[in-house]
Amino acid sequence: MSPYDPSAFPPFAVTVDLVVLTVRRHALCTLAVRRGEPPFQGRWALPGGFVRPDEDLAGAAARELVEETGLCVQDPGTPAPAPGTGAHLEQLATYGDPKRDPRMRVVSVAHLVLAPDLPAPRAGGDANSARWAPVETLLGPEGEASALAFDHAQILADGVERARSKIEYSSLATAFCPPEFTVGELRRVYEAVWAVALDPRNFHRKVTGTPGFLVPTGGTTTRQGGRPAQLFRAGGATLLNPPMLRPEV
Amino acid sequence: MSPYDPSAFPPFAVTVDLVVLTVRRHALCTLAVRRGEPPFQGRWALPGGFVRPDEDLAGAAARELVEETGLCVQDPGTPAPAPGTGAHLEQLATYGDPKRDPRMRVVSVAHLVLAPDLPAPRAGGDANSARWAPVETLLGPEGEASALAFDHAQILADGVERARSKIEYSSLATAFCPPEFTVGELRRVYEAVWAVALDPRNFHRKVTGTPGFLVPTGGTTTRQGGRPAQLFRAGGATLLNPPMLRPEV
DNA sequence: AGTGTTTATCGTCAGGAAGACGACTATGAT
DNA sequence: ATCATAGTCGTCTTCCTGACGATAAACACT
Repeated sequence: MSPYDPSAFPPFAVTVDLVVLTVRRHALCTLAVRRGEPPFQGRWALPGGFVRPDEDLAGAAARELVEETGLCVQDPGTPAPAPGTGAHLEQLATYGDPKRDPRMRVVSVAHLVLAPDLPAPRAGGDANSARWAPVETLLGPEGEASALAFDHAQILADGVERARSKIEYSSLATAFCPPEFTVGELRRVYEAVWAVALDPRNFHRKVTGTPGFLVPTGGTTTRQGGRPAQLFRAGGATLLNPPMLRPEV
Repeated sequence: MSPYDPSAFPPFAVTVDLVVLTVRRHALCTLAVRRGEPPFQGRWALPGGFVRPDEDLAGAAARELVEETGLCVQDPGTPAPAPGTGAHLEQLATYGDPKRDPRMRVVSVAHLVLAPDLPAPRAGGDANSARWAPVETLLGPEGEASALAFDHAQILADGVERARSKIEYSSLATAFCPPEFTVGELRRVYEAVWAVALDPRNFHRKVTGTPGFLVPTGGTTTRQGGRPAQLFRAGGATLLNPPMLRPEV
Protein backbone atom coordinates (compact mmCIF):
# COMPACT_ATOMS: atom_id res chain seq x y z
CA MET A 1 0.00 0.00 0.00
CA SER A 2 1.25 3.43 -0.81
CA PRO A 3 2.02 5.43 2.29
CA TYR A 4 0.20 8.38 0.84
CA ASP A 5 -2.73 6.81 -0.89
CA PRO A 6 -5.39 9.44 -0.36
CA SER A 7 -8.28 7.25 -1.36
CA ALA A 8 -7.97 4.67 1.40
CA PHE A 9 -7.15 6.11 4.79
CA PRO A 10 -8.53 5.31 8.17
CA PRO A 11 -10.72 8.20 9.31
CA PHE A 12 -9.95 9.89 12.59
CA ALA A 13 -11.70 12.56 14.57
CA VAL A 14 -9.36 15.42 15.44
CA THR A 15 -10.00 17.65 18.40
CA VAL A 16 -8.19 20.35 20.30
CA ASP A 17 -8.03 20.37 24.06
CA LEU A 18 -6.97 23.36 26.08
CA VAL A 19 -4.84 23.60 29.17
CA VAL A 20 -5.62 27.15 30.26
CA LEU A 21 -3.41 28.19 33.13
CA THR A 22 -3.62 31.25 35.30
CA VAL A 23 -2.49 32.33 38.73
CA ARG A 24 -5.23 33.01 41.23
CA ARG A 25 -4.74 33.69 44.87
CA HIS A 26 -1.11 32.49 44.85
CA ALA A 27 -2.01 29.18 43.20
CA LEU A 28 -1.65 27.84 39.71
CA CYS A 29 -5.14 27.19 38.40
CA THR A 30 -6.57 25.67 35.28
CA LEU A 31 -9.87 25.99 33.54
CA ALA A 32 -12.07 22.91 33.86
CA VAL A 33 -15.55 22.33 32.47
CA ARG A 34 -18.10 19.86 33.70
CA ARG A 35 -19.15 17.28 31.16
CA GLY A 36 -22.86 17.28 30.46
CA GLU A 37 -23.05 13.94 28.69
CA PRO A 38 -21.50 10.50 28.67
CA PRO A 39 -18.91 9.27 28.76
CA PHE A 40 -17.58 10.71 32.00
CA GLN A 41 -20.84 12.62 32.48
CA GLY A 42 -20.61 15.00 35.40
CA ARG A 43 -16.85 14.72 35.58
CA TRP A 44 -14.50 17.62 35.06
CA ALA A 45 -12.60 17.84 31.80
CA LEU A 46 -10.44 20.23 29.88
CA PRO A 47 -12.26 22.47 27.44
CA GLY A 48 -12.00 21.47 23.81
CA GLY A 49 -13.82 20.47 20.69
CA PHE A 50 -13.62 19.28 17.14
CA VAL A 51 -11.38 20.91 14.61
CA ARG A 52 -13.48 22.19 11.74
CA PRO A 53 -12.70 21.13 8.20
CA ASP A 54 -11.43 24.53 7.17
CA GLU A 55 -9.50 25.77 10.17
CA ASP A 56 -5.98 25.06 11.29
CA LEU A 57 -5.09 23.68 14.69
CA ALA A 58 -4.08 26.92 16.34
CA GLY A 59 -7.18 28.54 14.94
CA ALA A 60 -9.38 25.87 16.40
CA ALA A 61 -7.70 26.28 19.76
CA ALA A 62 -8.14 30.05 19.65
CA ARG A 63 -11.79 29.67 18.73
CA GLU A 64 -12.45 27.26 21.57
CA LEU A 65 -10.69 29.62 23.93
CA VAL A 66 -12.92 32.51 22.95
CA GLU A 67 -16.01 30.35 23.23
CA GLU A 68 -15.06 29.15 26.70
CA THR A 69 -13.51 32.23 28.23
CA GLY A 70 -13.94 35.20 25.93
CA LEU A 71 -10.18 35.47 25.97
CA CYS A 72 -8.40 36.72 22.89
CA VAL A 73 -5.11 35.27 21.82
CA GLN A 74 -2.12 37.16 20.61
CA ASP A 75 -1.42 36.21 17.05
CA PRO A 76 0.44 32.95 17.47
CA GLY A 77 3.89 33.07 16.01
CA THR A 78 3.92 36.81 15.81
CA PRO A 79 5.77 38.45 18.66
CA ALA A 80 3.15 40.12 20.77
CA PRO A 81 2.46 43.59 19.42
CA ALA A 82 1.23 44.67 22.79
CA PRO A 83 2.91 42.48 25.41
CA GLY A 84 0.70 41.75 28.33
CA THR A 85 -2.44 41.98 26.24
CA GLY A 86 -4.35 38.82 25.58
CA ALA A 87 -3.13 35.34 26.28
CA HIS A 88 -0.25 33.23 25.11
CA LEU A 89 -1.14 30.13 23.14
CA GLU A 90 1.14 27.37 21.97
CA GLN A 91 0.77 23.81 20.89
CA LEU A 92 1.48 21.37 23.67
CA ALA A 93 1.39 17.79 22.40
CA THR A 94 -0.89 15.34 20.64
CA TYR A 95 -2.62 12.44 22.30
CA GLY A 96 -3.81 9.58 20.17
CA ASP A 97 -4.07 6.39 22.12
CA PRO A 98 -6.64 4.20 20.35
CA LYS A 99 -8.58 3.75 23.57
CA ARG A 100 -8.43 7.27 24.93
CA ASP A 101 -12.04 7.88 23.92
CA PRO A 102 -14.28 4.85 24.39
CA ARG A 103 -16.59 5.84 21.55
CA MET A 104 -14.27 6.27 18.61
CA ARG A 105 -10.80 7.01 17.45
CA VAL A 106 -10.03 10.57 18.48
CA VAL A 107 -6.68 12.29 18.14
CA SER A 108 -6.47 15.38 20.29
CA VAL A 109 -3.99 18.16 19.74
CA ALA A 110 -3.57 19.76 23.15
CA HIS A 111 -2.71 23.43 23.42
CA LEU A 112 -1.36 25.42 26.32
CA VAL A 113 -2.75 28.84 27.17
CA LEU A 114 -1.22 31.17 29.72
CA ALA A 115 -3.54 33.94 30.81
CA PRO A 116 -3.57 36.70 33.39
CA ASP A 117 -6.00 36.37 36.26
CA LEU A 118 -9.50 36.63 34.85
CA PRO A 119 -12.66 37.73 36.63
CA ALA A 120 -14.63 34.50 36.44
CA PRO A 121 -15.04 31.84 33.83
CA ARG A 122 -18.02 32.58 31.70
CA ALA A 123 -19.64 29.31 30.84
CA GLY A 124 -19.78 30.04 27.17
CA GLY A 125 -21.13 27.78 24.49
CA ASP A 126 -22.63 24.65 25.89
CA ALA A 127 -20.50 24.22 28.98
CA ASN A 128 -23.11 24.38 31.68
CA SER A 129 -20.45 24.96 34.26
CA ALA A 130 -16.85 25.94 34.24
CA ARG A 131 -14.41 26.85 36.96
CA TRP A 132 -10.86 27.66 37.82
CA ALA A 133 -9.42 24.79 39.78
CA PRO A 134 -6.01 24.65 41.46
CA VAL A 135 -3.90 22.15 39.56
CA GLU A 136 -2.95 20.60 42.89
CA THR A 137 -6.54 19.57 43.34
CA LEU A 138 -6.97 18.10 39.89
CA LEU A 139 -3.65 16.30 39.88
CA GLY A 140 -3.72 15.33 43.51
CA PRO A 141 -3.71 11.77 44.83
CA GLU A 142 -4.29 9.01 42.31
CA GLY A 143 -7.80 7.71 41.90
CA GLU A 144 -9.28 10.91 43.22
CA ALA A 145 -12.97 11.40 42.84
CA SER A 146 -12.19 14.72 41.20
CA ALA A 147 -10.05 13.04 38.56
CA LEU A 148 -10.37 14.46 35.09
CA ALA A 149 -12.13 12.68 32.24
CA PHE A 150 -10.34 10.82 29.46
CA ASP A 151 -6.58 11.25 29.60
CA HIS A 152 -6.96 14.87 30.59
CA ALA A 153 -5.02 14.43 33.81
CA GLN A 154 -2.01 13.47 31.74
CA ILE A 155 -2.54 16.37 29.38
CA LEU A 156 -2.85 18.78 32.27
CA ALA A 157 0.27 17.38 33.90
CA ASP A 158 2.19 17.81 30.67
CA GLY A 159 0.92 21.35 30.29
CA VAL A 160 1.86 22.28 33.82
CA GLU A 161 5.30 20.81 33.37
CA ARG A 162 5.72 22.72 30.13
CA ALA A 163 4.77 25.98 31.82
CA ARG A 164 7.05 25.28 34.76
CA SER A 165 10.05 24.67 32.60
CA LYS A 166 9.29 27.38 30.07
CA ILE A 167 9.26 30.24 32.54
CA GLU A 168 12.80 29.23 33.41
CA TYR A 169 14.33 30.26 30.15
CA SER A 170 11.74 32.58 28.62
CA SER A 171 9.87 35.68 29.61
CA LEU A 172 6.57 33.81 29.44
CA ALA A 173 5.81 34.39 33.10
CA THR A 174 4.71 37.87 32.09
CA ALA A 175 1.80 36.25 30.24
CA PHE A 176 0.31 35.56 33.66
CA CYS A 177 0.50 39.23 34.57
CA PRO A 178 -1.66 42.20 33.63
CA PRO A 179 -0.17 44.64 31.13
CA GLU A 180 1.52 46.56 33.92
CA PHE A 181 2.87 44.76 36.92
CA THR A 182 5.44 45.01 39.67
CA VAL A 183 8.49 42.89 40.31
CA GLY A 184 6.73 41.48 43.33
CA GLU A 185 3.72 40.43 41.30
CA LEU A 186 5.98 38.72 38.81
CA ARG A 187 7.79 36.98 41.63
CA ARG A 188 4.52 35.69 43.02
CA VAL A 189 3.78 34.23 39.60
CA TYR A 190 7.01 32.27 39.70
CA GLU A 191 6.31 31.21 43.26
CA ALA A 192 2.83 30.01 42.37
CA VAL A 193 3.84 28.15 39.23
CA TRP A 194 6.84 26.49 40.82
CA ALA A 195 5.24 26.21 44.26
CA VAL A 196 8.37 27.50 45.92
CA ALA A 197 9.47 30.59 47.82
CA LEU A 198 11.98 32.88 46.14
CA ASP A 199 14.23 35.45 47.74
CA PRO A 200 12.71 38.86 46.86
CA ARG A 201 16.10 40.57 46.73
CA ASN A 202 17.80 38.07 44.44
CA PHE A 203 14.71 37.87 42.27
CA HIS A 204 14.62 41.63 41.93
CA ARG A 205 18.27 41.72 40.98
CA LYS A 206 17.81 38.99 38.43
CA VAL A 207 14.78 40.32 36.57
CA THR A 208 15.80 43.95 36.57
CA GLY A 209 19.29 43.00 35.51
CA THR A 210 18.24 40.98 32.49
CA PRO A 211 18.23 43.30 29.48
CA GLY A 212 14.94 43.49 27.62
CA PHE A 213 12.96 41.52 30.18
CA LEU A 214 11.24 44.41 31.93
CA VAL A 215 10.61 47.98 30.82
CA PRO A 216 9.73 50.52 33.52
CA THR A 217 6.60 52.46 32.73
CA GLY A 218 7.41 55.23 35.17
CA GLY A 219 4.37 54.64 37.30
CA THR A 220 4.21 53.12 40.73
CA THR A 221 1.57 51.27 42.61
CA THR A 222 0.79 50.35 46.12
CA ARG A 223 -1.93 47.82 45.45
CA GLN A 224 0.00 45.10 47.25
CA GLY A 225 0.42 47.16 50.40
CA GLY A 226 3.76 48.24 51.70
CA ARG A 227 6.15 50.52 49.97
CA PRO A 228 5.05 51.61 46.48
CA ALA A 229 6.59 49.50 43.74
CA GLN A 230 7.70 50.45 40.27
CA LEU A 231 5.46 49.33 37.44
CA PHE A 232 6.87 47.49 34.43
CA ARG A 233 5.75 46.21 31.09
CA ALA A 234 7.11 43.08 29.44
CA GLY A 235 10.11 43.97 27.32
CA GLY A 236 10.90 42.65 23.90
CA ALA A 237 13.15 39.85 25.08
CA THR A 238 11.55 36.44 24.86
CA LEU A 239 14.52 34.32 25.92
CA LEU A 240 16.20 34.62 29.29
CA ASN A 241 19.89 34.04 29.18
CA PRO A 242 21.09 32.97 31.63
CA PRO A 243 17.81 31.39 32.71
CA MET A 244 15.95 31.88 35.93
CA LEU A 245 16.98 29.02 38.17
CA ARG A 246 14.31 26.91 39.77
CA PRO A 247 15.39 26.08 43.32
CA GLU A 248 16.14 22.43 43.98
CA VAL A 249 13.96 20.27 46.20
CA MET B 1 -23.64 21.37 18.39
CA SER B 2 -22.18 19.32 21.13
CA PRO B 3 -18.44 19.57 21.25
CA TYR B 4 -18.19 15.84 21.62
CA ASP B 5 -20.90 14.53 19.38
CA PRO B 6 -19.35 11.34 18.10
CA SER B 7 -21.83 10.80 15.31
CA ALA B 8 -21.03 13.92 13.32
CA PHE B 9 -17.39 14.78 13.11
CA PRO B 10 -15.31 15.90 10.17
CA PRO B 11 -13.05 13.03 9.12
CA PHE B 12 -9.30 13.63 8.98
CA ALA B 13 -6.42 11.53 7.80
CA VAL B 14 -3.74 11.24 10.46
CA THR B 15 -0.15 10.50 9.56
CA VAL B 16 3.20 10.43 11.30
CA ASP B 17 6.24 12.05 9.78
CA LEU B 18 9.75 11.38 10.99
CA VAL B 19 12.66 13.73 11.45
CA VAL B 20 15.49 11.21 11.80
CA LEU B 21 18.70 12.94 12.76
CA THR B 22 22.20 11.55 12.89
CA VAL B 23 25.73 12.88 12.76
CA ARG B 24 27.75 11.83 9.73
CA ARG B 25 31.14 13.19 8.83
CA HIS B 26 30.88 16.07 11.28
CA ALA B 27 27.54 17.22 9.93
CA LEU B 28 23.99 16.92 11.18
CA CYS B 29 22.09 14.83 8.66
CA THR B 30 18.50 13.79 8.26
CA LEU B 31 16.83 10.93 6.49
CA ALA B 32 15.01 11.95 3.31
CA VAL B 33 13.06 9.79 0.89
CA ARG B 34 12.28 10.59 -2.70
CA ARG B 35 8.59 10.74 -3.51
CA GLY B 36 7.53 8.32 -6.20
CA GLU B 37 4.15 9.85 -6.92
CA PRO B 38 2.35 13.15 -7.08
CA PRO B 39 2.06 15.54 -5.52
CA PHE B 40 5.68 16.63 -5.25
CA GLN B 41 6.70 13.61 -7.33
CA GLY B 42 10.46 13.26 -7.46
CA ARG B 43 10.97 15.70 -4.59
CA TRP B 44 12.54 14.78 -1.30
CA ALA B 45 10.34 14.38 1.72
CA LEU B 46 10.47 13.16 5.29
CA PRO B 47 9.57 9.52 5.78
CA GLY B 48 6.12 8.90 7.16
CA GLY B 49 2.80 7.26 6.65
CA PHE B 50 -0.72 6.75 7.89
CA VAL B 51 -1.48 5.86 11.45
CA ARG B 52 -3.35 2.58 11.53
CA PRO B 53 -6.69 2.34 13.27
CA ASP B 54 -5.37 0.23 16.12
CA GLU B 55 -1.97 1.70 16.87
CA ASP B 56 -0.99 4.70 18.90
CA LEU B 57 1.05 7.60 17.58
CA ALA B 58 4.41 6.56 18.99
CA GLY B 59 3.79 3.04 17.77
CA ALA B 60 3.09 4.26 14.26
CA ALA B 61 6.28 6.33 14.34
CA ALA B 62 8.31 3.37 15.55
CA ARG B 63 6.85 1.15 12.87
CA GLU B 64 7.63 3.63 10.12
CA LEU B 65 11.13 3.95 11.48
CA VAL B 66 11.72 0.22 11.28
CA GLU B 67 10.26 0.09 7.81
CA GLU B 68 12.47 2.90 6.59
CA THR B 69 15.71 2.24 8.41
CA GLY B 70 15.54 -1.05 10.25
CA LEU B 71 16.25 0.95 13.35
CA CYS B 72 14.77 -0.18 16.65
CA VAL B 73 13.52 2.29 19.17
CA GLN B 74 14.08 2.20 22.87
CA ASP B 75 10.79 1.80 24.60
CA PRO B 76 9.52 5.35 24.69
CA GLY B 77 8.95 6.59 28.17
CA THR B 78 10.96 3.84 29.72
CA PRO B 79 14.45 4.92 30.63
CA ALA B 80 16.75 3.15 28.23
CA PRO B 81 17.54 -0.27 29.63
CA ALA B 82 20.73 -0.33 27.60
CA PRO B 83 21.74 3.25 26.95
CA GLY B 84 23.32 3.74 23.57
CA THR B 85 21.34 0.90 22.05
CA GLY B 86 18.68 1.78 19.55
CA ALA B 87 17.41 5.24 18.84
CA HIS B 88 15.65 7.90 20.81
CA LEU B 89 12.14 8.76 19.69
CA GLU B 90 9.91 11.54 20.90
CA GLN B 91 6.93 13.41 19.64
CA LEU B 92 7.83 16.70 18.02
CA ALA B 93 4.72 18.62 17.02
CA THR B 94 1.57 18.31 14.97
CA TYR B 95 0.98 20.04 11.67
CA GLY B 96 -2.55 20.49 10.48
CA ASP B 97 -2.87 23.41 8.12
CA PRO B 98 -5.93 22.74 5.94
CA LYS B 99 -3.88 23.23 2.79
CA ARG B 100 -0.73 21.41 3.75
CA ASP B 101 -1.67 18.47 1.54
CA PRO B 102 -3.37 19.50 -1.69
CA ARG B 103 -5.40 16.32 -1.91
CA MET B 104 -7.16 16.14 1.40
CA ARG B 105 -7.19 17.17 5.01
CA VAL B 106 -4.19 15.51 6.62
CA VAL B 107 -3.00 16.10 10.15
CA SER B 108 0.53 14.93 10.65
CA VAL B 109 2.06 14.17 14.01
CA ALA B 110 5.78 14.69 13.52
CA HIS B 111 8.25 12.70 15.58
CA LEU B 112 11.90 13.28 16.23
CA VAL B 113 14.39 10.41 16.13
CA LEU B 114 18.00 10.69 17.21
CA ALA B 115 20.16 7.85 15.97
CA PRO B 116 23.83 6.96 15.96
CA ASP B 117 25.61 6.97 12.63
CA LEU B 118 24.13 4.18 10.55
CA PRO B 119 25.75 2.35 7.68
CA ALA B 120 23.46 3.42 4.86
CA PRO B 121 19.77 3.95 4.58
CA ARG B 122 18.08 0.85 3.41
CA ALA B 123 15.29 1.82 1.13
CA GLY B 124 12.75 -0.28 2.94
CA GLY B 125 9.12 -0.61 2.08
CA ASP B 126 8.19 1.32 -0.98
CA ALA B 127 10.70 4.14 -0.78
CA ASN B 128 12.56 3.68 -4.01
CA SER B 129 15.34 5.88 -2.77
CA ALA B 130 16.41 7.25 0.55
CA ARG B 131 19.47 9.12 1.69
CA TRP B 132 21.10 10.96 4.51
CA ALA B 133 21.22 14.63 3.63
CA PRO B 134 22.93 17.37 5.62
CA VAL B 135 20.27 19.57 7.11
CA GLU B 136 22.17 22.57 5.80
CA THR B 137 21.43 21.41 2.30
CA LEU B 138 17.75 20.79 2.86
CA LEU B 139 17.16 23.96 4.81
CA GLY B 140 19.50 26.14 2.78
CA PRO B 141 18.45 29.18 0.79
CA GLU B 142 14.75 29.74 0.27
CA GLY B 143 13.18 28.44 -2.90
CA GLU B 144 15.89 25.90 -3.35
CA ALA B 145 15.37 23.24 -6.00
CA SER B 146 16.12 20.70 -3.31
CA ALA B 147 13.32 22.03 -1.10
CA LEU B 148 11.32 19.42 0.72
CA ALA B 149 7.76 18.48 -0.19
CA PHE B 150 4.69 19.68 1.72
CA ASP B 151 5.58 21.61 4.86
CA HIS B 152 8.42 19.25 5.60
CA ALA B 153 11.03 22.00 5.58
CA GLN B 154 9.22 23.57 8.51
CA ILE B 155 8.94 20.24 10.27
CA LEU B 156 12.63 19.56 9.75
CA ALA B 157 13.55 23.01 10.98
CA ASP B 158 11.47 22.48 14.10
CA GLY B 159 13.06 19.09 14.68
CA VAL B 160 16.56 20.45 14.31
CA GLU B 161 15.80 23.28 16.67
CA ARG B 162 14.38 20.82 19.20
CA ALA B 163 17.49 18.68 18.99
CA ARG B 164 19.76 21.70 19.29
CA SER B 165 18.08 22.95 22.41
CA LYS B 166 17.50 19.57 23.98
CA ILE B 167 21.15 18.55 24.05
CA GLU B 168 21.76 21.65 26.14
CA TYR B 169 19.96 20.45 29.18
CA SER B 170 19.72 16.70 28.68
CA SER B 171 22.06 13.85 28.01
CA LEU B 172 20.39 13.20 24.67
CA ALA B 173 23.56 13.86 22.70
CA THR B 174 24.63 10.35 23.67
CA ALA B 175 21.80 9.07 21.47
CA PHE B 176 23.94 10.12 18.51
CA CYS B 177 26.83 8.01 19.76
CA PRO B 178 27.52 4.28 19.60
CA PRO B 179 27.14 2.38 22.87
CA GLU B 180 30.74 3.14 23.79
CA PHE B 181 32.27 6.45 22.87
CA THR B 182 34.95 8.90 23.87
CA VAL B 183 34.65 12.40 25.21
CA GLY B 184 36.01 13.65 21.90
CA GLU B 185 33.35 11.82 19.93
CA LEU B 186 30.68 13.27 22.14
CA ARG B 187 32.16 16.72 21.68
CA ARG B 188 32.09 16.31 17.92
CA VAL B 189 28.39 15.50 18.21
CA TYR B 190 27.76 18.79 19.97
CA GLU B 191 29.90 20.61 17.44
CA ALA B 192 28.03 19.08 14.52
CA VAL B 193 24.57 19.67 15.95
CA TRP B 194 25.30 23.23 17.02
CA ALA B 195 27.68 23.95 14.14
CA VAL B 196 30.18 25.53 16.49
CA ALA B 197 33.64 24.75 17.82
CA LEU B 198 33.97 23.88 21.48
CA ASP B 199 37.05 24.03 23.65
CA PRO B 200 38.12 20.40 24.19
CA ARG B 201 39.46 21.08 27.67
CA ASN B 202 36.44 22.86 29.02
CA PHE B 203 34.14 20.33 27.38
CA HIS B 204 36.07 17.49 28.97
CA ARG B 205 35.86 19.12 32.37
CA LYS B 206 32.13 19.73 31.98
CA VAL B 207 31.01 16.28 30.86
CA THR B 208 33.28 14.30 33.15
CA GLY B 209 32.36 16.54 36.05
CA THR B 210 28.60 16.11 35.66
CA PRO B 211 27.52 13.23 37.90
CA GLY B 212 25.71 10.43 36.11
CA PHE B 213 26.33 11.73 32.61
CA LEU B 214 29.19 9.42 31.64
CA VAL B 215 30.29 6.08 33.04
CA PRO B 216 33.80 4.91 32.19
CA THR B 217 33.89 1.40 30.79
CA GLY B 218 37.58 0.93 31.51
CA GLY B 219 38.52 0.49 27.88
CA THR B 220 40.38 2.92 25.70
CA THR B 221 40.45 3.47 22.00
CA THR B 222 42.65 5.16 19.50
CA ARG B 223 40.26 5.07 16.57
CA GLN B 224 40.38 8.83 16.27
CA GLY B 225 44.17 8.97 16.09
CA GLY B 226 46.31 10.69 18.67
CA ARG B 227 46.54 9.70 22.27
CA PRO B 228 44.22 6.85 23.30
CA ALA B 229 41.01 8.08 24.86
CA GLN B 230 38.92 6.60 27.62
CA LEU B 231 35.68 4.93 26.58
CA PHE B 232 32.41 5.78 28.27
CA ARG B 233 28.83 4.66 28.29
CA ALA B 234 25.87 6.96 28.84
CA GLY B 235 25.09 7.17 32.54
CA GLY B 236 21.69 7.15 34.12
CA ALA B 237 21.32 10.91 34.28
CA THR B 238 18.93 12.31 31.72
CA LEU B 239 18.95 15.94 32.80
CA LEU B 240 22.06 18.08 32.83
CA ASN B 241 22.14 20.57 35.64
CA PRO B 242 23.62 23.04 35.09
CA PRO B 243 23.14 22.70 31.35
CA MET B 244 25.75 22.62 28.66
CA LEU B 245 26.04 26.16 27.38
CA ARG B 246 25.74 26.79 23.69
CA PRO B 247 28.27 29.47 22.71
CA GLU B 248 26.77 32.71 21.50
CA VAL B 249 27.03 33.71 17.86
C1' DA C 1 2.91 61.52 66.61
C1' DG C 2 4.88 57.02 67.37
C1' DT C 3 5.21 52.11 66.64
C1' DG C 4 4.79 47.97 64.18
C1' DT C 5 3.97 45.57 59.78
C1' DT C 6 4.40 44.97 55.10
C1' DT C 7 6.59 45.26 50.76
C1' DA C 8 10.27 47.21 47.85
C1' DT C 9 14.98 48.04 46.83
C1' DC C 10 20.05 48.45 47.37
C1' DG C 11 24.40 46.34 48.92
C1' DT C 12 27.88 42.97 50.48
C1' DC C 13 30.16 38.64 50.54
C1' DA C 14 31.40 33.84 49.61
C1' DG C 15 31.15 29.85 46.48
C1' DG C 16 30.49 27.67 42.05
C1' DA C 17 30.71 27.41 37.07
C1' DA C 18 32.51 28.74 32.74
C1' DG C 19 35.74 30.87 29.26
C1' DA C 20 40.54 31.43 28.02
C1' DC C 21 44.47 29.18 27.69
C1' DG C 22 49.17 26.86 29.28
C1' DA C 23 51.23 22.44 29.84
C1' DC C 24 51.91 17.66 29.54
C1' DT C 25 50.88 12.83 27.66
C1' DA C 26 50.42 9.07 24.51
C1' DT C 27 49.68 7.44 20.18
C1' DG C 28 50.74 7.05 14.79
C1' DA C 29 53.07 9.05 10.63
C1' DT C 30 57.32 10.78 8.30
C1' DA D 1 64.04 11.38 16.17
C1' DT D 2 60.66 14.56 15.00
C1' DC D 3 56.13 16.02 14.02
C1' DA D 4 51.20 16.01 14.02
C1' DT D 5 47.14 14.70 16.41
C1' DA D 6 44.12 14.04 20.24
C1' DG D 7 43.38 13.59 25.06
C1' DT D 8 43.78 15.15 29.88
C1' DC D 9 44.98 18.02 33.88
C1' DG D 10 45.52 22.73 35.89
C1' DT D 11 45.27 27.74 36.58
C1' DC D 12 43.28 32.22 36.48
C1' DT D 13 39.74 35.51 35.89
C1' DT D 14 35.06 36.71 35.45
C1' DC D 15 30.29 36.25 36.01
C1' DC D 16 26.27 34.60 38.45
C1' DT D 17 23.96 33.00 42.27
C1' DG D 18 22.45 32.19 47.09
C1' DA D 19 22.43 34.00 51.70
C1' DC D 20 21.39 37.77 54.09
C1' DG D 21 22.02 42.76 56.29
C1' DA D 22 20.14 47.30 55.82
C1' DT D 23 17.28 51.06 54.33
C1' DA D 24 12.91 53.09 52.31
C1' DA D 25 8.12 54.09 51.86
C1' DA D 26 3.65 53.07 52.39
C1' DC D 27 -0.47 51.61 55.81
C1' DA D 28 -2.74 50.24 60.37
C1' DC D 29 -2.80 50.74 64.76
C1' DT D 30 -2.61 52.98 69.37
